[in-house]
Amino acid sequence: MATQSDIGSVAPIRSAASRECERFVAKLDATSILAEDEKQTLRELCVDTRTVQARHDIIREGETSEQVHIVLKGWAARYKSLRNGSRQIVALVLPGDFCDLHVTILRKIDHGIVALTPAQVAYVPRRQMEEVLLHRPALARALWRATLVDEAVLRSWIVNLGRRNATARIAHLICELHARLALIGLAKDGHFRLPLTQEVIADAMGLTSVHVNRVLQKLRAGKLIVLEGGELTILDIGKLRRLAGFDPNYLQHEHLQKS
Amino acid sequence: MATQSDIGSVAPIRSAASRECERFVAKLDATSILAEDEKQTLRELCVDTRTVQARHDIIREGETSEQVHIVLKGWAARYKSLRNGSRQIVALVLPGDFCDLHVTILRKIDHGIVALTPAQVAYVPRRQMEEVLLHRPALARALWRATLVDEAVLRSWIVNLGRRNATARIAHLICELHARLALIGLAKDGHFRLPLTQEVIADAMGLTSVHVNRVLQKLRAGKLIVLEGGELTILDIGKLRRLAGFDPNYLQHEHLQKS
DNA sequence: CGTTCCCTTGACACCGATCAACTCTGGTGG
DNA sequence: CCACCAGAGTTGATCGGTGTCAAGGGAACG
Repeated sequence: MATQSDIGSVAPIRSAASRECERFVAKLDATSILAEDEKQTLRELCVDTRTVQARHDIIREGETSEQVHIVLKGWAARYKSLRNGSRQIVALVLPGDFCDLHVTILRKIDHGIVALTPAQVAYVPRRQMEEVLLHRPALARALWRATLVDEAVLRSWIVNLGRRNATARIAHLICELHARLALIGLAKDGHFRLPLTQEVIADAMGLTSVHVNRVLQKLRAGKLIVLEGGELTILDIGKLRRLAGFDPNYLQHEHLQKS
Repeated sequence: MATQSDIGSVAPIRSAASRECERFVAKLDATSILAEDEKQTLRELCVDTRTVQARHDIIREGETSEQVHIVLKGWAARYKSLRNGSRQIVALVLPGDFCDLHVTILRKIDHGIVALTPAQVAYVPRRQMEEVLLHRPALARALWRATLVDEAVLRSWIVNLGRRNATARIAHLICELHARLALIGLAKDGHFRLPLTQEVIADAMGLTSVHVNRVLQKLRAGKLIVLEGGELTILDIGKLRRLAGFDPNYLQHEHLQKS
């Protein structure tokens, strides 16, 4: 019930796959400039696409895999589970993001990745990926770059968890998601779909769902956001960013820096 | 007063530099296997080495730089400052670690790096670095690998900050440092130099120095560690790891997994 | 011999966790 | 069609871990 229903998505799988693939291609093209044949190479990575149900793992912690995975549609989360049963989400994976480019080098993955909504995922043979990294230096560089931005996001989460209170923390998450979704055309005018339960937000922000609930109500009461039915609207992005201490530079969206 | 005094370090700079360089070479060689001429290429990166005083920045946030930096000796920290004057350390940089390989791709750095002790730092021209990455695929892969391990450390810090209380958090930090220092030969028998003030530990763990002080005393009282004069000894590593929920796999030290 | 940095300790306040109950919704099966 | 159920959101009461503020001590340094 979450990310379903593109109107009339009756097209055959292959064509649907390549359509979804465009978001992945467009995202890389937005941050690095790619030639047409490079884009074509990217499309050829998305031949084998599968649907993963919400709450199902795309990769389990400690697994080694012969594929690397790209989320073409839907949301996913990197997470680590603790012995006491709690879990910490360490990153949100949005459409167009790689899950695990690292396995081309590291083999074992140190965290699980779970689909938060029904997700369409490309399964790319490790070999094919390695070929691309080897023979397509421009693409290798673009992917390298995307990895470095992911790393900058990790650092910003550490700051968020270490030095901000619950309200600023959640405000910062909303600002980050807004910026990242805008880049791939999934947010416009401060409005976007937010398919996260309060428990997921809690596991990402190091809080409990009870407290996330209270904070969201405070943000609503303060006329900073509207959130209902899984749709979020930012009412005052200036105020929200100030509250969050949000500085978009780390995302390296040159064109968006100002907005 | 921190990392000084190799007995009689009166050797000329060049020779000292290449001696220090060995730690950097050895670290990469420990995780990836390198040929002799590749090691030589690494040594050639360390021609221009400089000393940075404790508390001085190696790189400032937002800076672009024509060099990349390698810490050959001493400790440093990546950090981000917040508007309210507080700071969050997002990673500890140990001897042999790159500071900012990313600037070869991203140009602007999203965080500062400060020397925590007097540090010896190699300044490598960006051009030279790019040459190596381009023409030395084995080295590129080794460095890629090191970057991915750094990324795994970032994730483990997020878990630490999000889901562990102060005691487990600091215990985890100690376990991490022990493992990383052991890899480069700077820890043996659970004993190593820890040139961090309680305030630095606080800024890394999202706590206040007052509380760090109390936690350290608890760890001492529990016979888990001895810490005095900047020297730390782990008395019961099994208990400490259990307390911390420490699982060394994420560091990808294959040989150390068991110990 | 004062200054500075770091560590230490105590009293108190507050943010967010915990526990528990209740609502609302949509889905499922009888 | 209705009864039931599971998942998500909401609310209140209470507890505890950390922050804050303040003061003092010791060691290194100029």
